[in-house]
Amino acid sequence: MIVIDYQDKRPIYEQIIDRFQILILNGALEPDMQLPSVRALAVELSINANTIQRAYSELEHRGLIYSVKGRGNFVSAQQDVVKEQQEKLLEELRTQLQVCKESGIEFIHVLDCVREIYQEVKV
Amino acid sequence: MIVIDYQDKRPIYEQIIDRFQILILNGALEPDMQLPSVRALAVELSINANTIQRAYSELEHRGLIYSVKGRGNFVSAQQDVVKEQQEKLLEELRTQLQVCKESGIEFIHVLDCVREIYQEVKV
DNA sequence: CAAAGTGTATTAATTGTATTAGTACACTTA
DNA sequence: TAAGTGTACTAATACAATTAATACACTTTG
Repeated sequence: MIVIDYQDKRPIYEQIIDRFQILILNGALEPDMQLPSVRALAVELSINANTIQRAYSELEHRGLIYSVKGRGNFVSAQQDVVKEQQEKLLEELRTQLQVCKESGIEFIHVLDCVREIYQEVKV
Repeated sequence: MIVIDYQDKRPIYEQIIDRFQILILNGALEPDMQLPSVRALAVELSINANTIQRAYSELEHRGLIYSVKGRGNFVSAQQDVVKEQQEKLLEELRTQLQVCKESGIEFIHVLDCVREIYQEVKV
């Protein structure tokens, strides 16, 4: 379910956050579904439990999961929270698009990228 | 010409790299134009000269500038180098687009972002 | 030639973050 | 009661970013 890429320069906890966020936003993890326990996932990924804890704390802070002492962590995913996080992703996309524009990349080339990613059929 | 954002979590040298790269890619800095000296820019930005040196080294490694001992740093900007860096930016854009897609963001919303950034006229 | 300005290299010290390790406590479930 | 859960805390380690202080080689200018 979760894979750590040690080539990736980003911190481990950030990778975990991003993976779970994607799974929650696209509905792969449904509301009230239980997440792996902090300790279990730590063992599975061969990393320290504190690192998992840090990731879960941030996910809770974003409203994507909720935690119950003694029971575990569960998917929250109220629709407005999903929308909010998707809007944040679009804001990051705008920033990247702005850089592309300022770097002299033409509209058509950006458009080709969007089609390339979003189209199922070959170009 | 260059501004440091201390709110930005990215390292200073990276911000400097990105700013100069944009100025070179879009042609604001023309080939063989001289860049501020390592020491002068350090004073202007109130940071250490080593940080500037690090940024210039990376820009040279990308082929965007060339340095001459005793004289200074100058814009290289061969057209193929420009194309190469633009392609790197598009690759980053693809990654971000993939995240958007996997996060359940619809094609139309992404398209709106692209139009919003690239259109001069109001939507 | 001498001075000033340039890039470059090196070492040391400081700071902040990521990660691991170990422990402890409160809670829930079987 | 025992096992499993979240949570909090401290300590130690490792690494990256940044600053600081030199030093050296080179070029330009007076």
